[in-house]
Amino acid sequence: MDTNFDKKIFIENFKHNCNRIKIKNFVKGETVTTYIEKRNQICFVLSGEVDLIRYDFNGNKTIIGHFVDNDVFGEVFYPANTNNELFVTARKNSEILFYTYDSLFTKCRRNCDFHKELTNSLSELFLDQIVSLNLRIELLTKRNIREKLLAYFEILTKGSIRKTFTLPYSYTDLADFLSIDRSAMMRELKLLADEGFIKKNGSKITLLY
Amino acid sequence: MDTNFDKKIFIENFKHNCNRIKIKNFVKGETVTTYIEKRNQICFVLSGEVDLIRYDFNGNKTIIGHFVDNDVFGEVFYPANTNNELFVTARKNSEILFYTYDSLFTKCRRNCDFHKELTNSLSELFLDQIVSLNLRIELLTKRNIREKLLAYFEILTKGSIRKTFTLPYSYTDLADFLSIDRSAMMRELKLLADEGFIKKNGSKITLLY
DNA sequence: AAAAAACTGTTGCAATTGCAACAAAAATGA
DNA sequence: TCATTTTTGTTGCAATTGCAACAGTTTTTT
Repeated sequence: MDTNFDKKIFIENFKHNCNRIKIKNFVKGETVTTYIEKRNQICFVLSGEVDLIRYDFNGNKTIIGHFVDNDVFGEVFYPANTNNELFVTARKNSEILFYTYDSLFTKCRRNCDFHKELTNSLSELFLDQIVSLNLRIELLTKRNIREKLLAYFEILTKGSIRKTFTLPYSYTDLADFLSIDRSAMMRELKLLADEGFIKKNGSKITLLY
Repeated sequence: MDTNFDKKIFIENFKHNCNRIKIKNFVKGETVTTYIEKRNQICFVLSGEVDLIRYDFNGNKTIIGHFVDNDVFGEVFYPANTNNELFVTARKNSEILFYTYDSLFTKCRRNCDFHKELTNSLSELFLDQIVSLNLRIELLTKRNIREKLLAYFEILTKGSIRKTFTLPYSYTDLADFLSIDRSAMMRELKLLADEGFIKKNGSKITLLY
């Protein structure tokens, strides 16, 4: 995230008591919110990590989204028609800011500083969100497991010279994130290792190409 | 798209000659822009339809995105690291507004009306874009061809009582959009018809459930 | 109006992926 | 610390998907 968005301003303004804002802490595993009913709130990750989860009728779990520092989420970003039950759970202990709105783009009557700052920041936050959603689509449109894995590794090593990294997910979760079967993914990882493309040691992976 | 964004204001302001804006017309099949180099521009669809296309090294074409009235696109929305050549082509004759920026979130020195309007509208445009990207992710995370098709049909019939619709894509393009093999998709459509879930007549489909 | 190009519908076969199951290892928590 | 739960690594088998190919249809271009 390379926005200029300053979370200190949020918290500062919270102390000034804009009544539309609430900050809550969640422990790992706790449900942060659901997308089942309209809540008219935007959620910001102040710290920690949360996942947007979907279970389908076969019991398949999919990690639809994964949100970290300064990411925004909430039912307002989600198309209304999907008849899935989506919910957000904390992957780590997390601090979440909830901003409740009547109409997102009208100014609050108090014209509080927070709200001004929010309006200015929204575009930037949204833009960042678009970029990361596009990155996700880039992954999901890959045609097979191998390409999904390699594209994901590409992201993890992006910008760094080192070709070794530790996966931020468990393998179970990684499969759910890439929307593929775990055992098929493990098999493909083994193939990638056997064919000399990667070296794999637990959750530490080195790219050899 | 249910924004309050008013494209007339854009065009009006164009006449007032903000030098950051250009409007161009493209005929079907023409390349609108590429995401290969940094162009510092946001593109708006004023009319028509354009596709964001990726070809992978196997020659597979994927329709990464599809943009219609009031949608925004451009390389600024795309993660920098993907080493694919992405380009946008006109699916229909289209009218595209290009907005060139130095820094997206600083005001242009002239402080022209267009720019004010833009700043105010950006959040809304971006929010809409997020929603449609999430819808796309919803599709792409479905675990098999059948579920992708049914989820896509769901979108097409959303809001309407009628369960009959004409596909807005050719079958070839639909497969590229869902990131699946065309012949496998045709086979699945046939199965869906044989099993009585849909009725299919050319590009006209009726849901029977 | 004829020729060329693109799209549809279909199939056999091969490759990939998903499913189920289980033992071993690691992480969690009581 | 010990018991329980979760994750990892693996495999055989079945189901799904992709690939290649081709004939017929429709659309586009000349």
